[in-house]
Amino acid sequence: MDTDARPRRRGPYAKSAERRRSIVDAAFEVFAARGYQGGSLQDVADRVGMSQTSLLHYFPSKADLLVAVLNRRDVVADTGPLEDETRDFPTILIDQARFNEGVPGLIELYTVLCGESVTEHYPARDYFEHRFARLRDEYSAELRKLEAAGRLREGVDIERAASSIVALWDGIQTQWLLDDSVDMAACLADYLGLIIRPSAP
Amino acid sequence: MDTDARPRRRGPYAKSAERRRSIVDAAFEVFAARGYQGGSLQDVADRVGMSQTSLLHYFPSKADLLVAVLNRRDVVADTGPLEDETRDFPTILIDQARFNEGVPGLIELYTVLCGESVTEHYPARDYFEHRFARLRDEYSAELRKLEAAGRLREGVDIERAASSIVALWDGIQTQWLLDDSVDMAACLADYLGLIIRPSAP
DNA sequence: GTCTATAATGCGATAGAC
DNA sequence: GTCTATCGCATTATAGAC
Repeated sequence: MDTDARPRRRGPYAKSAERRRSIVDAAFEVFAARGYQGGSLQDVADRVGMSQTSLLHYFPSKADLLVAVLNRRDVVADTGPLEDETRDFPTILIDQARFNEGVPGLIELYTVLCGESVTEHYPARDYFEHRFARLRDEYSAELRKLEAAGRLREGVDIERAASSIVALWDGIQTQWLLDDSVDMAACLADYLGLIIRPSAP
Repeated sequence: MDTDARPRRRGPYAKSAERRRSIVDAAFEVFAARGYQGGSLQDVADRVGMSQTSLLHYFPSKADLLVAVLNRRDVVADTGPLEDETRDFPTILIDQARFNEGVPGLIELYTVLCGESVTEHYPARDYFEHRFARLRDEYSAELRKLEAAGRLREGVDIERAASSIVALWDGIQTQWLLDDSVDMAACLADYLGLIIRPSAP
């Protein structure tokens, strides 16, 4: 008797999962280049080499595909935990900014979908609402820790600073996409340096 | 002989100009709510009470209408000159942020079109490229004046600070659209206070 | 200037054969 | 699971009557 039954079933499931994955990768590229509204299922199907109707076998609607793409984005751009023994909070953010810069399509995708998210009936509006709420909470918590460690500069409003980190980061990405002479990580680092004292070594 | 011939011709021209204006106003609302890609000429025509083909008599293509809407946005959100005897640079920006907040659709329009602007073949990509370049130049010039007046804090990189003001402002607008408990003007004021000393009264 | 009619294309989604 | 065929509808844009 097998102690692990999964290998028997892995064949077809793995193949289907692979297919789904390649569809999501193609949709990632299409939505990054043309947006959700501007990209079509046919574009995605062409890129993955299948018919548009076959694609709908895996994702019953375009909105479902959008959700899958955004979940994939979270994996691609995963920061890892904000807790890190070797790097402090500002360093983690700056490293992440530099990393994201090198992932093709990542910033394009985020910027265009984020802009579309404020339109009526947008299928992923919730994603962005929750994302922003979560980031504000996480960054606020990190800033409170730094405050407790005496590393926050005087007079900084923590909640507004958390919002501002996210805002600055998002906004600078848009400028960078339109003019890559803008130094995203440096702008972010400048701001963090204004509100956080360097760690005592 | 008339000393001023314009009144004779004002009738038909004024009417046509009025019509164009009402079309641009309607398009402003449609693009603000649904984006450029998501909004249709039919939506605009319905709102202004004319046929879609008549609309194309005034604006030969959808892209032309988009350009007209963005020019209209510049008028609606006109800061006036950054030179002001009674208000300093940070105050002018903060006042503008508070003013914009009260103009229906203004921030929605800007945010969604700005996001779309990074997509392929976008008809208004130039508008945003040039807008950002201009704002960075203008803000840099103002920061240099403040530096000369001894009001810039030590260690501020002027070009990056100018980019960051624009970025923070744009980014905070997106968050505000998705959660209006975010205080846009306060976040902007906080940042300006970090890089600029208060004026001596 | 405004309209109807329509061209020409594209869209997301469904039905059903294989 | 994949396809062809197609539905039903929307889109931008053009032609031409009035």
